[in-house]
Amino acid sequence: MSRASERAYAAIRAHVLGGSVAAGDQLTEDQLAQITGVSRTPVREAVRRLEDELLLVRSDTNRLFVADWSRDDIEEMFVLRQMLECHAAERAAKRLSREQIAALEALNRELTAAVEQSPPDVARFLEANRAFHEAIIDAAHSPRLRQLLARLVEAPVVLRTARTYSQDDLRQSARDHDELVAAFAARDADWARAVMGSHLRRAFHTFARAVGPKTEGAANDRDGAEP
Amino acid sequence: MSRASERAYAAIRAHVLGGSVAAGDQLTEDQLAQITGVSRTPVREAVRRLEDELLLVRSDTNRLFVADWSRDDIEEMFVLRQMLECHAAERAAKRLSREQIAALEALNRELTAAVEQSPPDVARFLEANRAFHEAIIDAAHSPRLRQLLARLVEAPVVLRTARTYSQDDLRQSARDHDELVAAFAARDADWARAVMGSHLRRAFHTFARAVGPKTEGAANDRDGAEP
DNA sequence: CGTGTGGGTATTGTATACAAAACGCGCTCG
DNA sequence: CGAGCGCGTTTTGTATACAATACCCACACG
Repeated sequence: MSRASERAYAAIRAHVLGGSVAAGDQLTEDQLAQITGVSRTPVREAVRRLEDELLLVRSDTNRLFVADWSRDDIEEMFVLRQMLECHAAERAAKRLSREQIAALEALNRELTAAVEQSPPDVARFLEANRAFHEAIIDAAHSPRLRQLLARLVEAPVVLRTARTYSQDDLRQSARDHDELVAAFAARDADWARAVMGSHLRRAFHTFARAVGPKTEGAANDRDGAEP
Repeated sequence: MSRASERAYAAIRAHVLGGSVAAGDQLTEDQLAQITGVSRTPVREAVRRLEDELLLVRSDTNRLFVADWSRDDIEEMFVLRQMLECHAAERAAKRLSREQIAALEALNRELTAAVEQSPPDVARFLEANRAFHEAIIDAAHSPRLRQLLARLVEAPVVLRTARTYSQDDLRQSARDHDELVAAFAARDADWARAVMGSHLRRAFHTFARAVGPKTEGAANDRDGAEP
């Protein structure tokens, strides 16, 4: 993507995730153009991407708002991600080359190093984790699958929870990745799928624990515009 | 979406699917602006959507081409659709109201009528079929799932194969839908999932039979730009 | 009171002009 | 002969002005 619209994308994303605006707030293209320092044209392009990723939503009359995710929304995203990424692991197990498996091992060594620092370097962990999962998705060799997952992977992770992981949580992640590599080395697609499944499902529960208990009723149905 | 960019979207889509251009051909924004009769701004918006749907692809230097799907690409889309739509059926089974189930029955009566005409009215069938599947996805009550499926559902169906269905194929579809409705009425999520799975997998084989035998090697890997 | 209607303001949508980047092609120089 | 360079042309990217639409508030009318 081109320079200005990429910059706008990153800036707006940071602005929204950084918490300078609250969920449900309205944003205007002019405002965002000022913040990002580019004109409305690339801003509109960036906004489209962020809508795709569901960080921003439009009202029925095309006004723009910061999305407001319920806990149920987030659980559903984890479920979908699990479904798709298990499939990716299965395909990857059949396709990874010896070199690619070695690369995964290296990534997980990096991840482990980040975890075993004291204190653990969460940013470094997250980057290694992202790279690890991305490598698997790449190896699945399915552009569609990659595209679908792109919308699901970053968003929940980034949702303020990053710093709530305990060192034990992080260590367990590293162990899961080790087992995943073992499954790949054995070319055992079923094993890979199962490990990926428990890995992601545990991630959901870690997340859920951090975010608080399940909401009573109030599963917000259709579009989530302002309050 | 707004008028001009919607018009552009429909026109470009028709232009590509109508076969006025070959897979792999380059398109330019100016060209498309002329064809659609709007300026490049809404054309660019429309093109983004079509890129998302993978009908168009960009080269590494942002030139625009008509996508060229291999048989393997299409099989993978069916697999993904099956995975997601089975999930939708499962969720729908738990959520459909009595009225919604009645609505599905009505849609399938319409579909059956289209099939039992002689000759069968394929366009009418496709429309009823689309509405039936959409109603299920709606009932699953997951905006993310809906969004992901939107990219997978229309595209392969539309790919010239529509007219290759035999009357038996169409009848079997209608029967599948009947069974799906029965599963919903029984609130049996496992049954619904299983029926949806076989329904879509059979659709793939019908498609595959029409399109010809499996290709030997040559699974096109990365982006599918021109020859 | 409540409802709806008007018009000024805010916001999004489209066209167009210009800037930046990529392509193609002929040329030079090893 | 072939690889690399320069430069005009094509194509995409960005800014900006203007058009269309939605919003908001005040006021009239039932």
